[in-house]
Amino acid sequence: MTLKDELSAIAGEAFAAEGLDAGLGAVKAADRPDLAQFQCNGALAAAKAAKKNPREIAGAVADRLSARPEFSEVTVAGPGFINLKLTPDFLAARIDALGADGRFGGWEKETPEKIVIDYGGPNVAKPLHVGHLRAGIIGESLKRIMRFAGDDVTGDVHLGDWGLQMGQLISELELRQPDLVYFDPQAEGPFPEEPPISLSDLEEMYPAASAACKDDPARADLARKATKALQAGRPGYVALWRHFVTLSVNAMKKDYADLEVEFDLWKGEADADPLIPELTEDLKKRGVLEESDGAEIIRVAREDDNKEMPPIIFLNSEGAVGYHATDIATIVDRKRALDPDRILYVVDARQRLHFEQVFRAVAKAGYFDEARLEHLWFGTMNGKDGKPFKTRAGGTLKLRDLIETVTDKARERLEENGFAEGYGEAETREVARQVGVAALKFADLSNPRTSDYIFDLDRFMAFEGKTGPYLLYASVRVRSVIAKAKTAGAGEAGPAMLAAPEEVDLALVLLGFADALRDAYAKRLPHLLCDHAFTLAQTFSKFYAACRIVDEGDAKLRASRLALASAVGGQLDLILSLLGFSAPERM
RNA sequence: GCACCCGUAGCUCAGCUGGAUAGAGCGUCGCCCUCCGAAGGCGAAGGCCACAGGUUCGAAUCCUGUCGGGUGCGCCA
Repeated sequence: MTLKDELSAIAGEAFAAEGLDAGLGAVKAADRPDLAQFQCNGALAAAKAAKKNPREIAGAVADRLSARPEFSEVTVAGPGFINLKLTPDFLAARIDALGADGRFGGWEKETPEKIVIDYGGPNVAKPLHVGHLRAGIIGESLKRIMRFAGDDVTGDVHLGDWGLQMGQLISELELRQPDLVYFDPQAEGPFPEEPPISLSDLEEMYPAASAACKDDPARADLARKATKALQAGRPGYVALWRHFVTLSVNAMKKDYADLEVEFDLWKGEADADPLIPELTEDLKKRGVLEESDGAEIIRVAREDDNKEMPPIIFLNSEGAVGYHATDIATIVDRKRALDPDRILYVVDARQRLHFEQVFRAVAKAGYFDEARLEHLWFGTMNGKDGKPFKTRAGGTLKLRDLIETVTDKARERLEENGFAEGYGEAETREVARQVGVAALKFADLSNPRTSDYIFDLDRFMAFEGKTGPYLLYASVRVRSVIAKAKTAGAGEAGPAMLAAPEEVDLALVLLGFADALRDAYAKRLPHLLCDHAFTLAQTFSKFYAACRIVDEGDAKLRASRLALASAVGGQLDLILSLLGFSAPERM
C-alpha cells in the first residue's frame, strides 16, 4: 500500500462515518506546499452530489481526521479543501521502515502476471539508427519496472527478418553476383559457412534495393518472387538469408549492449512462419479467412467503427506473408510457448492501425483476449525543425555514431572537471559511456511516452538541470558522503529525527516512491518515475546544502541524516536501474 | 475525405478521471565554494494555457466549432 493509498483510506473512513462515499477520501500531494503536505478535495464533490455546503462537509470530515494520531494539522481552506500535515513521528517511523526495506519503499504488485514485451523491432539489413532508440529505451525500462513490481517478464526483440525487404536484398545480390552458389536453383547445400558479403555491403545494398524497387515495377516483382521463394524454403535463399541475419544481429547486439538494452529472446518474424500453413487452415475452418482479389484476407471492420478499417492481408496474391500474418502467428507462438497473461508492444505510434487490426483479428479467431494485448505506442522523434529527424547531411543517424558522439562529449566534460587525472583509460572510457548513455536515455524517458519529441543533441549533451548526469552526480555525491562518514568515524545510521524543513521534505519525497512507481507501472509511463527521480535528487541536493551530515555535532541527528542519505542513495540507484542505466563509482 | 495525436513562459516540455497563486529544465539577470564533490544551491524577471462559443459555484483540463502543425488509411514494414 502506498502512502497516498493509506491516507486515502483514512480519509475515506471519515467520509463514510459522515454517511458519504468512502471513495471521496482520495488524498493527493498538496498543490500548495506552503499550506499543507497533502490535500483531499472530496468534500467539494460530495457537496455537489448532496447539494450541501462543501465547507460544512469538509469541516465535519476534518474534525474526525483531527482525532487521528497520524496528523499534526488538519484544516479546511478555500471552498472546502481539507489540508493535511503528518506528524514528524509518523514520518520518522515510515522512514525507518523504508530504510529497513530492501525495496526502498518500492511498490509491489499483489497479483503478478506473466508478460511478454515486444520492443526493439529492428530490421535485419538496416543498421540501428535513432529511430530505434525509443522502442529500445522505453521497452527496456518498462520491462525492468514490471519485473521489479513482481511480474514474470520476457523481453523479445522481434526482428524484422521475414518480409519483402529480405526478397529485395536477395534479388539485389542475385543481380549483382548471379554466379554465387546460392542462386543456383538446383543447389541443395551445404553452403559456405562464411557469408559472401560484409556487413557494410549489406548496409549499402538495402537502400539501393529498396530505391530500385520503388522506381521499377519489374524490379519490385523480382523482389516479391524472391520473398515468396525464400518463404517457400528454397535452400540457397534460406542459406543466404541466414548469413544476412547473422551479420546484422551481431552488429545489433553490440549497439544494444552499449545502451544497456537486453533481450531475453532474439526471435523474429521468421520464427512464426512455420505456423502459417496450419493457421491458414485453421482460420479457414473458423470462417475468418476469405479470398479477395487473389489474396487471403481477414475482415476486421466492426459495425460501430467511425472510420475505415481495412482488412488484413494474411497471404498476398503471391502467397507470401507480410507482417500482419507474422504478428498473428507470433501471438499464437507465444501463447503456446509461454502462455502469457498479457503481450505488450512498444512500437511507434504510426503502427496504431496495424495493431488494432492484428488485435481484432486474433480476437475474431479466438486466439487471444483482445483486452490483454496492448500497443504501447510512442511519439515520433523529430529534428529541431519539427520534421522527422535527419542528420545535417540529410541521412539517418546511426545508433553507433550517436553512442560515440555522446560518449566523446561526456568524456570532454569529465576531463574539464579533472576526472581523467589519475584514473586509467579503461575506467575513464567506461565512465564516459555511462554518463553519455544516462544523458541519452533520461532525455528520452523523461518525455511522456506518447508525446512526439524533438531530438536535439546539443540539449541532450548539456549536463545541467533535469538530465541523466544530474541524477548520476547526486548518486555519486550520496555515496561519497557516506564513505566520508565511515572514514571520519561519524558512526552508523540511526532512527530518523526530522526537524529541519529540508529533512521533512526529503522524507516526504522518499515516501512518494511507491506512488510514483505504481503510477508509472499502471500507465506504462516511465517518465513518471523520471520525475520522481529528479525530485528526489533535487530535494537531496537542497538537504545536502542545508544540513551538515558528517560533521554534525549532535550524534543522534548525525545518525538520522546518515540514514536519510543512505535511503536516498539506495532508492535513487534502484530507480536508475529501473530506468535502464547506472551511476559510476565516481565521475 | 475520414480517423488519430498535438497547439501551455524566449526555447524544450510537464500538468488534462474540473478545484486554491498554471509548474520544471534551459536561456536571461543577481547571489553563494577558508564549509561533507559548484555537473551543485538560493533569488528575480518571464504566461488573455491557439481562437470562439458551451456545460459548471468553479475549465489549461469536459463538449462543439474554427484556425494551425503532425500521423495513418488492402497486397511495404
